[in-house]
Amino acid sequence: MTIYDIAREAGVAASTVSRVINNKPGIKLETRQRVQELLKKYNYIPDAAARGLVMQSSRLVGILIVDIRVAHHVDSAFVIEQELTRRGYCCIIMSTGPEDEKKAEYIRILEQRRVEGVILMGSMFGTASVEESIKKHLPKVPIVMVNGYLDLPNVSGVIVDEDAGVARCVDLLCAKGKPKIAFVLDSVSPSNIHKQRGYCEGMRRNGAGEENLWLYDMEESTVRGGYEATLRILDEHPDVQGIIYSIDLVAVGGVRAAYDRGIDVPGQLGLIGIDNSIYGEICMPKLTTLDNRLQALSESAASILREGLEGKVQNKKMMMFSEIIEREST
Amino acid sequence: MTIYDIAREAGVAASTVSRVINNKPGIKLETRQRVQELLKKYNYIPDAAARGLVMQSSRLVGILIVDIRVAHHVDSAFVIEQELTRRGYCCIIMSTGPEDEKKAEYIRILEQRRVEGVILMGSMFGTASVEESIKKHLPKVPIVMVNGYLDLPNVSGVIVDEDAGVARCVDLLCAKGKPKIAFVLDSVSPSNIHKQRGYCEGMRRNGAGEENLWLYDMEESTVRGGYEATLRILDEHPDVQGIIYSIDLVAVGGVRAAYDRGIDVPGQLGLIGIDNSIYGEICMPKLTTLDNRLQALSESAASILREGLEGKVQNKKMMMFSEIIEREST
DNA sequence: CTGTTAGCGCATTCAG
DNA sequence: CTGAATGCGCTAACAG
Repeated sequence: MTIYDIAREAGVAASTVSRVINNKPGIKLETRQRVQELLKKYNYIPDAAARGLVMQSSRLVGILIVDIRVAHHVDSAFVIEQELTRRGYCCIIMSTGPEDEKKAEYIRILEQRRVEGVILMGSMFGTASVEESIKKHLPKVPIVMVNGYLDLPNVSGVIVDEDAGVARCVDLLCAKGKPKIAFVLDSVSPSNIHKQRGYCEGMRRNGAGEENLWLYDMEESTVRGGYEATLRILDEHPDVQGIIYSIDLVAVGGVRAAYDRGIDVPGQLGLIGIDNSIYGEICMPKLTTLDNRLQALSESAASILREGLEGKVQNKKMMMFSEIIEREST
Repeated sequence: MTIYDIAREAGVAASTVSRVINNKPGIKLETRQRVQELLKKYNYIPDAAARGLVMQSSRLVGILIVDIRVAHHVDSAFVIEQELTRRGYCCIIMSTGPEDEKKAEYIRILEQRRVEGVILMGSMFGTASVEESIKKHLPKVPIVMVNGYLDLPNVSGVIVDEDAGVARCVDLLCAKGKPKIAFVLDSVSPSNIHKQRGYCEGMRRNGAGEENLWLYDMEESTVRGGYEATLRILDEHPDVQGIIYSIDLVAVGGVRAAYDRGIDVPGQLGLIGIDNSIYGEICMPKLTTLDNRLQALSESAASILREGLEGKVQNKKMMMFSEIIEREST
């Protein structure tokens, strides 16, 4: 069913049908109604691709996420998707995986679809190869990075002061008389590097030397990974008094490890996660966590992208401030 | 940059450029190379919409989810998205929300985009108004419902025997000498109705009368909701020996409630969730859960949709069998 | 081997 | 107020 089919049956020209569909003025009420009846009769819906071709606008936006299953990323995506759908855009949401070439390839796919805007979710997109791919494939469309930044004229970024936040977590533990603190990294990403830097900075300003910086990483970013990393810490540093984890999910494994070893949390050991995710509320004791404001971050991202779609200038940089949510594990 | 721009600079016709792009045979090696160089020079990528228009194929599929943030749904979406992206399709993933009219509207949006296939995630899409909207807007494209079914010629469904599974959960608790069992419903959906039916069936075959069927529901499908429902059960039936929850997330609230009341799990009270989700592994004690095979379900759905996209007959119905994962809470 | 022509479904001139 | 003609970017049938 095309406008020509409708036009023929209505005994008018296609352009008239088009005018009716788009509520353009200057149509006799009678013909307008006749056409509208036929549109309804055949459940006619215009083809977005054909319309996009002539209008030079796809009304498509891309949302790239390393892994859509990661709770805090999909939470952000939800906020943005809702906002954009409300404004008549369709969201192409894709899981790119961690490999750099893949991310670049997905940017190419988005160019092929002629998206009008892009969201890059998470700091993992802040790599040289992504930057290259953007310059090559999407040098003009507005792009907003959630918790990341690339210095390109069409790219904006909303970030959070995770480093300062983690440093304050160190302060918190020290204030509770627990200055022997380890830090667990679930994976290597720009955001996690910042967190680690914050840990080091916080430790130093609380009088720790290099030998007191206990850094741990892990094979896989899972509960089990956090469990095993925590056991390693307990083995190697039986006098540890606090552990900060780069994400809640992994911290939850730490809570379990402490329990299995018969260590009292928070009495003997203070535990802190990051993300303020549901996981922290589920585990027992409930997890103290650094809220990195992902909700607010995504709202800002959506709003910046909206402005970009409307043609406003881009290349904005916005910072939010993290906040410690103290619960039962400290 | 269009094929005409490339053609002009290469001194050939647009159709020649098109042939080169699509690796069609019958082009002199020399011209092919000359064109390819220009394509690379300008980072030319063909416009998917224009190509789709003439090929009569959008290579777009829609994935509708009530709420993309729900862990077990997004896990399924991930599996399907990966499979389809690998085959060159782009996935439009949308959160519809629970309202029926919204769901119908999103189906209309998918028609507008001329999607070639649709995934409907979760039993919540099994409503009359969705059926109506499919008949009206997408009567021809292959549609696969994950954990649901509609009797339409172009709709397939993969479902799981949740009722039988829940009945077996009742058996399990009874076998452990805990025949006084309550059932907690997190929300009203066809899938949850099945679960409840399974509970009733299981109770009856273990000798329970109508007065022994303790059914509870809740305001909101959250940890807190499960917490409060469980407290209500403990107040109204202090002799309760087991509780089955319609989803893990809510069961986790129950674990917490039992803990706060000083009730030993599983000693005094056996707790069972449904979904085999990450939540069950996080909480303490780890949750016994009914694995409703969502992973396998989504793989089947992806494979059925793939066949549909290749033009194979649809209207399949497939059933998977749930399985109890016994952990620490029973 | 390559160019010309037509048409996918639509919106937008410009005439009338 | 309406119709005919044109073009968006691309592929395909047909000629040469």
